Amino acid sequence: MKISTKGRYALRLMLDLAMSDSSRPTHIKEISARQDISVKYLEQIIAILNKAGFVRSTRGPQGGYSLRWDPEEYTVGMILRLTEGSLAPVACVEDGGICPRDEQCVTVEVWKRLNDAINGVVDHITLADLIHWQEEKNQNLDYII
Amino acid sequence: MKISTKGRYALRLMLDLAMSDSSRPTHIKEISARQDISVKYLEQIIAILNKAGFVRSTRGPQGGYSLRWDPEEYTVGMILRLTEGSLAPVACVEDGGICPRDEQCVTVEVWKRLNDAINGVVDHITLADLIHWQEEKNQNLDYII
DNA sequence: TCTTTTTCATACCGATTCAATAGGAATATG
DNA sequence: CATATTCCTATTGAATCGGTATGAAAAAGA
Repeated sequence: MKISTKGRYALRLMLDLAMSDSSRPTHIKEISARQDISVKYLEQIIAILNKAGFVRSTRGPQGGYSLRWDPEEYTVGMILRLTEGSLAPVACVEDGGICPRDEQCVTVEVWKRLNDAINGVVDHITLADLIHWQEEKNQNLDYII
Repeated sequence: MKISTKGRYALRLMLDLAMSDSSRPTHIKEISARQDISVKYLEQIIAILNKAGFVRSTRGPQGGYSLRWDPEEYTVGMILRLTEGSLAPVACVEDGGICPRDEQCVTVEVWKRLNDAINGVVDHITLADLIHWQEEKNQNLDYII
């Protein structure tokens, strides 16, 4: 019942992009340094985001990646589902999931509620929210220091 | 981000026990037949529940298992956490979990909310609720047939 | 045109977890 | 003593996790 590194790193990666200077593409090396994740692993993860059209890529020197849309258009759910696959806690409450025990089984009600609770969280937080939280956190840090 | 068979089977197992004739111990074979889970796998799962004192066991012929407490005293969370381990979506929001990036990291807020949402569901459903739902479902089935 | 910097694609790998199965020991009943 | 049950531990095949490694392709600049 864990979110894997792929999903977690993808979220940090997208937030990093969202908070980067949007006037030029950000290259993987920078993100790798800031987020302390290997370049090679980041490449794999961003490839998924790129194929899905979540980011725009530019090759060659001065190349890199940038967000395709505004931060408020990305929900955490979109990013996690893309990289993690379904977030449903069991297969039988997935879209198109079928269970042979459906008629008798009542534990499925638990899974449905769990699924709704999970979706309720991830589908209502956007990258814009994360940016906002990050800015608040940075301010507090400045204040302390 | 899935609940494994261990947790799912444990829940069905406990519900099965809760709905069984409590005047005598229920043996694994019966549960295996009703739930369509192998005897050997069930043995392993119930061993966990037994060690934790969730069920009482009696050996020998006419032996078997029975619930130790009333159904309303078992939450789904207790059963799942025992068999699955922590339900926290990432290690850093677990009890005693520490993260070196805590100061800077803002995605942790996502995980906290997710964690709260998950706990909010599983800690507020008891075996008694499941029994109730099952009885309702059975009634509806009878009605249709 | 050559070098450099970047993305892009794919293969590989060790460790761990999952989902069981298997074999047999211990214990109680009758 | 035979039988029915729980109890204990080992094994296994497959999948997943969390990356590394290698190198091709493309673009920019000298």
